[in-house]
Amino acid sequence: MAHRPFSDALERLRGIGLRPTRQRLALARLLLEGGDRHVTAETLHAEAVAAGIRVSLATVYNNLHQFTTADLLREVVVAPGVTYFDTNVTDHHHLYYEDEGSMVDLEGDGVVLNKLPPMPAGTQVKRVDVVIRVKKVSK
Amino acid sequence: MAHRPFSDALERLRGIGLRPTRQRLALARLLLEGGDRHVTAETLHAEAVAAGIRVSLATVYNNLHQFTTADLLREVVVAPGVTYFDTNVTDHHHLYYEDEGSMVDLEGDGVVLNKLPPMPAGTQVKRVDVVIRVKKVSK
DNA sequence: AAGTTATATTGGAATAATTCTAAACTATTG
DNA sequence: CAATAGTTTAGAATTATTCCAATATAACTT
Repeated sequence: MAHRPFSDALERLRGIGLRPTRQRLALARLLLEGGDRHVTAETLHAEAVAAGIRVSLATVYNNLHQFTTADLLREVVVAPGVTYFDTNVTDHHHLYYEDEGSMVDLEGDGVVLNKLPPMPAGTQVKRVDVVIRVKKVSK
Repeated sequence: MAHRPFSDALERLRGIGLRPTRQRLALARLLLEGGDRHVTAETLHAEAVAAGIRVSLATVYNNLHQFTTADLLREVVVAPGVTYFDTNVTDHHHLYYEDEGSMVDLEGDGVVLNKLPPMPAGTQVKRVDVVIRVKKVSK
């Protein structure tokens, strides 16, 4: 059977206990349909507005955070004042072009962290973020 | 011969072509003397003021950035609105306690990145940042 | 289906971190 | 010591984000 994106988003919202309101559902669809993406609150808001969805920026922030908490998104802070939300929540890392502010995913198996020091007692690892900062050079 | 911290800071500023003004030299001494530290613009400013150094927050920002450019410091962005400047510029990574906002250095040899994917042509790696996000758990 | 309740959305104000600006100041050079 | 180039400053401006209290809406109960 073909993919039913509308139902998918709806069911995923239900699954995480968030009411599928008009705005939230629309945002979820923008984020979850289509491939892996990196959005900021501003870009997602602009995109929603452009698509005719009436939603406030505050709501976009609210939902991005709720989605992140529910592991539908992953938050990546790359620079002061630059926070991306990544729709790819598999294990992976990032290539960040500082000059342009753009980001590219690096699959987890392309970067291997093969050794971690013992963590202090009572310390639990939540996540390991690897950001490879690169610049374009005139070769 | 013993360590002469005053001259050290002064010479390092000269070495990187920055005038050793009263404020800059005082900030450099706060940062370079004493061991490895993680400061924010606010904490360094507060510390300077507490030490009787009359300096504005704007100057602290200016100098932190200049020192970073000159590789006297390393900038680490760990959360939206949370940027640390690390006086340890050797190769190393970070353990970040999100709950408390505190950070601990992990020496480079405790974390091994043993594989990096080929970079796109014309792409030069500037730095690889590894932040291990942890939380305290009631064991 | 109407009423109730908990959850969401909203615009706008508020906050926080950082940068900018243009004037005043100071270290260095000649 | 004068000229100049770099530095500092207060305060305004900017940017990203959060907060707020009022309104709206989805879900639940009957």
